[in-house]
Amino acid sequence: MTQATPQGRPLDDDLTGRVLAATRESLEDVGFVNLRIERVASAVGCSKTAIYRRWPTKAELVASAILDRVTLGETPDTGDVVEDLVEHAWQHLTNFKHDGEPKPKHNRTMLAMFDAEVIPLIEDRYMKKRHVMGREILARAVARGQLDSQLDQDLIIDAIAGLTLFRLSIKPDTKVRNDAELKDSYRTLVRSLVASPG
Amino acid sequence: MTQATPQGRPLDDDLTGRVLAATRESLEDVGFVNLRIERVASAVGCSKTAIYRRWPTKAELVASAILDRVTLGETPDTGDVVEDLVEHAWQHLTNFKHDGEPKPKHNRTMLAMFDAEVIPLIEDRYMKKRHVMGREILARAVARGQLDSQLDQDLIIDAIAGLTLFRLSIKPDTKVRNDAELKDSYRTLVRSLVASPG
DNA sequence: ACGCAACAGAACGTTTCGTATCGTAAACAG
DNA sequence: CTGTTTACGATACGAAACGTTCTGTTGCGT
Repeated sequence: MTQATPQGRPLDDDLTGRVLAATRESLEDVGFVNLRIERVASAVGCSKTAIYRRWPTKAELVASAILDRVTLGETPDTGDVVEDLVEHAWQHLTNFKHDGEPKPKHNRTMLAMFDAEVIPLIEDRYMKKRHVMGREILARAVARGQLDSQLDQDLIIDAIAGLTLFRLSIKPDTKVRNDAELKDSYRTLVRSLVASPG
Repeated sequence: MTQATPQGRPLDDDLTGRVLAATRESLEDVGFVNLRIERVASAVGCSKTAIYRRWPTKAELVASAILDRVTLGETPDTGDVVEDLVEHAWQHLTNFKHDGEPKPKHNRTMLAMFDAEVIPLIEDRYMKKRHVMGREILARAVARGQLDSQLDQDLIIDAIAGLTLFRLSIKPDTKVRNDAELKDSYRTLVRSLVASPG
């Protein structure tokens, strides 16, 4: 199988990046339902055609915009299962946390993930991979004799992911915390989850 | 302030209920974005006007449809904080769990909650009240000397809610469990969360 | 130089939201 | 019983937005 040589004028990668950035910005402002392709186009200064040439639907555009900003990184491996899981959670949080001001009540970027047509696009390229990373962390901990092998590993991973999800999307009044406090709360949760019962 | 006496022909409560039911059904089938008011109307056999007379927007209709099926019930009070919280979580789960077949991969009814215009409507009438119920359970446990008063109560409540949220909305491959197994997984989580550290 | 595809711009068909208008039906007050 | 008020069905309508199509132009690779 030879690599098909692309013919004609290639896509402008710079334009692609600007469209993705503008999409993220619109997303944070107005959410998925109210995001307007035409508005993104005019914000970038390109035509609507240029966008539809790259992504067939709004859902695909938005999924790409989200995934473009997200980084999976390396699976944490500090030798301490608690710190590994805290770092794991932190990576997830940083991928979605809004760092501008004013801080919106709800994280619309994360909310957009929940559109029925967007979820499947994010799932394979992000959520499943993150789950595998979590399992790696726990498997190593078991191998080190640091973690009871009888614990429900999916429960541990899902509870951590669930907390982030809940805080960023639904929770209306999450107290404003600095990073250290926030990280501490994850540490508390993780410590509970990995403690051997009895 | 006297109660304004309604004049003229009253709204047909039976019709209202049928519209809400049809909305829930459409929601489970196609999700919020693809739900069509006109389709709900024709499913019920009423006019679009009858719907817009009751709810000003699609978001309001959907929020009402969700809340209509949801029950807050009494705050569990068994004397055991673990069982109270498990029951608390179970009530939440049953409010959203799809009980028909085939089971959809994602719970579209719950996904609809995440629309930026729907969330605020659900928040006041459901999420906040549930949070208060959680705090009641924990406060009673502290009063009984059953729970370390130093624990982060919001963290406990949010972690439980987050797990349900995550499982129902995003998690693609939650193993099919029967009710007993599912309840056990909550019991495991809750026990971890309320255990005193050290 | 030539071919191919991206580019901007603009028009277009379609769908759907939400509103408005009409005539009829039903509850209630006097 | 009569009049008032509001729900009801039916239908038409305007506005908005998705996604497509077309035209003419620009730029990359062979």
